[in-house]
Amino acid sequence: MEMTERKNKILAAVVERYIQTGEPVGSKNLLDSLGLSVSSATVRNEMADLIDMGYLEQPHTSAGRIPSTAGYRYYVENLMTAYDMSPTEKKLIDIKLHETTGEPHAVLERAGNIIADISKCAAISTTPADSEAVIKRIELVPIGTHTAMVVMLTSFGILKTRVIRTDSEITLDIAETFYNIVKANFIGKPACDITIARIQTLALSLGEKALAMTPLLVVLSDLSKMTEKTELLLEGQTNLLGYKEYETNAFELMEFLRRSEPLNRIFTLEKNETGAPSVLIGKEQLYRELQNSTLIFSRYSIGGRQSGALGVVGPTRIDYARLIPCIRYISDVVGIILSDNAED
Amino acid sequence: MEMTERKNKILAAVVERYIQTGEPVGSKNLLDSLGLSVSSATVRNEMADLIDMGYLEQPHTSAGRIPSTAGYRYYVENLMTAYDMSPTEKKLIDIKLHETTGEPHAVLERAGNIIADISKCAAISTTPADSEAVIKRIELVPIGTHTAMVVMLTSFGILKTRVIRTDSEITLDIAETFYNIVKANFIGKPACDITIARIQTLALSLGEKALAMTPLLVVLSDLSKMTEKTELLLEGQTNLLGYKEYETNAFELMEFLRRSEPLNRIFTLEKNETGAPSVLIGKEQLYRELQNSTLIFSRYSIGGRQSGALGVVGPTRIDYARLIPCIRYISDVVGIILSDNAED
DNA sequence: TTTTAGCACTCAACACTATCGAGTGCTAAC
DNA sequence: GTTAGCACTCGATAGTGTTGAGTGCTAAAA
Repeated sequence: MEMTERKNKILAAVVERYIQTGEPVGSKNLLDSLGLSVSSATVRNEMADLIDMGYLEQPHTSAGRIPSTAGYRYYVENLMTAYDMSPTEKKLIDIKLHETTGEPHAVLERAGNIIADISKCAAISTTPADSEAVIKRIELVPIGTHTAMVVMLTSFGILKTRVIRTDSEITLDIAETFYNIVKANFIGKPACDITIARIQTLALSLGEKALAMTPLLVVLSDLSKMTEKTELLLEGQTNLLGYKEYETNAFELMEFLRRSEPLNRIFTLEKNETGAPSVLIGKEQLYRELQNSTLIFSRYSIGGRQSGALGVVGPTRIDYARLIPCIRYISDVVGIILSDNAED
Repeated sequence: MEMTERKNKILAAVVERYIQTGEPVGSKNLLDSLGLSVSSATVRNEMADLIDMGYLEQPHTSAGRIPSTAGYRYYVENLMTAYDMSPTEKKLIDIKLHETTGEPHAVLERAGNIIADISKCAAISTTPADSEAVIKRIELVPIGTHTAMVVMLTSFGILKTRVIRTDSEITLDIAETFYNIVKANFIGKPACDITIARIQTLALSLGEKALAMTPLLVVLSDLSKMTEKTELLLEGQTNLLGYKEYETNAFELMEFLRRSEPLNRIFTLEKNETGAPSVLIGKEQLYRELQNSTLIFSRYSIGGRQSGALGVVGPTRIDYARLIPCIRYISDVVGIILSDNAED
């Protein structure tokens, strides 16, 4: 069976109506919002066809129709007219994002707040990570006689710091040795090169200074490990409690969202060259816990390179037309801010 | 009416039973867990007295009893035998807390995880803040030609950093001027002295260097403001979804917990010299949103001085005997770790 | 005076039934 | 191909009866 213009109209109307109300949509009910001068019986016939085609579902015989996963998919790809964000709206988002310090964590947290606010759903994001990061700079900032802060900057503009207390005093001599080692061994090299094994080898060649230096070098290995690891941020989880689709199983979804591995997996698995957000709808998804939800996300780019991701999770009847452009825009702005921040 | 030994026993049994099951406790039901050889009728008579005295409540005529706020209060203060944490248990907590970097945020996050895990409720904590903090040290770490990190350390061992990008290059000369200004004006002074007004005055005296210096000084004012502001950490919120007392209004409570002002207000208002955790039960509380919950918290001390707080929020039938000692212990350990961290 | 057995009473929870109404599929006429 | 009409379906809602855990009260026993 082929999709006709009328079927398109009806499917779009059902999807939009259902997104609004969350109630199964009946034929009569639909007539109002439909610009067609046909009877409800005709609409019913068409809807029956749409069920055959797999785009609609019926919770039970005497109820209206709701869109199936395939129905949403068809809607998103063929029927939806993306909401056009007004300049004022964009400006507001710009301002809110620029209010932050520009550090990835802060920017993404703010982005999450904005997304949660607009979508009334949960926002997710991951901080940028780069397994191929190159170390640009390492600093040792003395804070006390036995305390110092180690700062590591990588090619991605990711800045990690760690305060360390040592048993032996941090003298000028120690600091100098530290800088020498760092310059000779780490600057300009991949962060993943700083392994414990490497440090042990280095320590051997340090003689009596090994005792004082090792803790400092171990911190470097920790920091480099941190640049490879992303952090998962969640905002507006509680918004989900308002939807009746999550009445019984909000807990399950929320627990799932807290686990970073599966989400990271989803983000990295999804190949998407277009720059448009990825949309994963209901049953399309790999993880059972997400199969009655939709995930809209976009990987943002720092310096032209995809790094972290940000997006929104909600019921399958999420407002696609509104949120897809919105996630795209926020992802772009976040990318710009973080790229700026990464530049020297 | 006076409390007799038997009334005490019965009240304690009702409270403990209700904490376990969440179901109203009936007279017959109670006989098992009660070490008394009396009939259910006697127990009923006693329970009727306890209702008159305000310690028990009845959801409806033909149901069992549940403790009232006053009942819990009496239980906590007179009847409860605090759970004695085993050395192994303590050790485990020690280890988990020491695994962190020792920075307040990290330690408290971990503490929150532990509390959420033990209590199956939500953990709350606030990072240390000190309105009377004195500036101990300020550093300017060059990162690029136009980028630098400003580091501020205050008397509380609170370390705040901020990366800044400037229009004018950060030369050695600029850095030197910065250190001179800082040394002359800020080191050893209260953090709250660094106001925008003060900076404007300073800028006037800097002549042509004002343009380059002002942004750096403004960052200092931001950082000093940050040392005064605490941050609220929440862990294990989703645990609350498992309790039927929050079936309908989990959203309201969770939204309330996200707002830091009221919680900070509660923490600072509560005077408690004993060192034991504060326990705020149900209707005793100021905020309507907490009136069917209990809050157990303790202010931890850094360097002998009360700063932030940490604790747990759950239904009024929270496990007092277990959690009060637990919060106390964790608060002590957190205090020790953060004091260590604050020391130079 | 305190305790207890006994009994009538209460009320949430549950199962069952009837009714309502939004929505359906089908058919025959347009 | 469209539509009016009609019988049908089934969730939701309300009403009814039953059950059972639990109560308060009373009068007798301790």
